[in-house]
Amino acid sequence: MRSRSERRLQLIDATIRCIAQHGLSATTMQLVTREAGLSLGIANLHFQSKENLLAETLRHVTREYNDGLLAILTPENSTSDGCLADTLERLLDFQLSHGVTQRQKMAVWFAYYGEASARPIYQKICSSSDRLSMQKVEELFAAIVNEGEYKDRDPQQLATGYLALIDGLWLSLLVAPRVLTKARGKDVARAYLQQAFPKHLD
Amino acid sequence: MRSRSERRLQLIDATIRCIAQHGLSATTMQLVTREAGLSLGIANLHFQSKENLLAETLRHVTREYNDGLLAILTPENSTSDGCLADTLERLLDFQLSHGVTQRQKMAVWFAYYGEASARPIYQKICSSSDRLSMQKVEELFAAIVNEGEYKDRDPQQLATGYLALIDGLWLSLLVAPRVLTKARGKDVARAYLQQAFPKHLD
DNA sequence: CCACTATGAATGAACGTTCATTTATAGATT
DNA sequence: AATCTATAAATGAACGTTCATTCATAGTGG
Repeated sequence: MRSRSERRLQLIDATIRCIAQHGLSATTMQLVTREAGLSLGIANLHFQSKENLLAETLRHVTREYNDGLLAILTPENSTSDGCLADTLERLLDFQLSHGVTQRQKMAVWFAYYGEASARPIYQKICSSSDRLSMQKVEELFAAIVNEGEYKDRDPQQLATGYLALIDGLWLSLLVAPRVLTKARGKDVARAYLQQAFPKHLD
Repeated sequence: MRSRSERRLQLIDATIRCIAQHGLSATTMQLVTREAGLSLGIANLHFQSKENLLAETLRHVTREYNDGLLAILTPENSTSDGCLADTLERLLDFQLSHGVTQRQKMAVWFAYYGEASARPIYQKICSSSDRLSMQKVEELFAAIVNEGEYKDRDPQQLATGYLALIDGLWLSLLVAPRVLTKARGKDVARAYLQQAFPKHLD
């Protein structure tokens, strides 16, 4: 017998694997609980309903990503080493790191995005996560524009473009991994940032 | 009584509306046939199975988009007016046009992308469409790089980045339409192209 | 009259959820 | 230490619902 939080995490991990392997629409309670090595009723005991389990799984994945992002983009970390160029480099490394770009995580991410337009609860979780990324990246870009005295550059527009580019690269990595490698994706994202902030990269 | 092809189109259109409104996983045969104003059994008569109906719907949306893209990017059209800058402008207009960026179409697009990693048939359709876009845009960019004598610019890398950017913008338009408008999305994409090919835009 | 289109009640499989029952753990009592 | 008790965790058979699919029947055009 394990504690509540342990079982919850165990079930969420199993849910992630099931979604990655079978897709969101083919993920059943049977599949998830069997994947977790537990009995059928256990998921409803800890999560009340399947809907809730799926929402909590999305929150888990989202929180994990946001924590990683905030660790890089919170002001105290940026000012501790003081160098905005390093922060930019670490952001790029993180967003195309192995942990973030592994198939399992991306498959889950886009499975929920695909259903988000029809399910308000997913829409809410996804969009609030997006808003946070946008805000933090925009702050960083604004600081860089200021430091580098880049003229005629709109930090908000650059942030919108950069985050859209990252999303699109993730999608390509997921759907056509043969065509686009992680290393090449990183090159593409780096090129975008170099064009935007030539004094801060390479 | 209508012809086979008319009924097929009628059912595909109904499927698109259902997916956009209820999501892929909540799209049932009842919902689709009722939306089409037809009886329950009719879909199986024309498409044999639900799986096939869904695959044909994806093929329909994909083909529609590819046709629009090819109308702009086939060599004969590009050389007829001869101006690569115009082609670039028309590409941008098309990819962020009302027809392409309407919620219904994007919702369907990403619903399938979300399930693609678990369903080989979706994966195949999506990735082959992506490959076509990539090839055509790369050809255009290569011609532009050549014409503009842009040094140190890799057409393939620029095309990868541009298409990823467009995908990411579509995703933002779908999930957070309040945050990003179509006009702003177009500005972002245009800025990318201006950075890449300054002699060819504005 | 035949072939094709269309209907919708019927069917059976699969699903989420429930709950009586069993098992494990911790604290209290002797 | 040993036994008992209370509480929570875990199980999986059973239930009711929903779904895709089938098919007997009816309608339609050539």
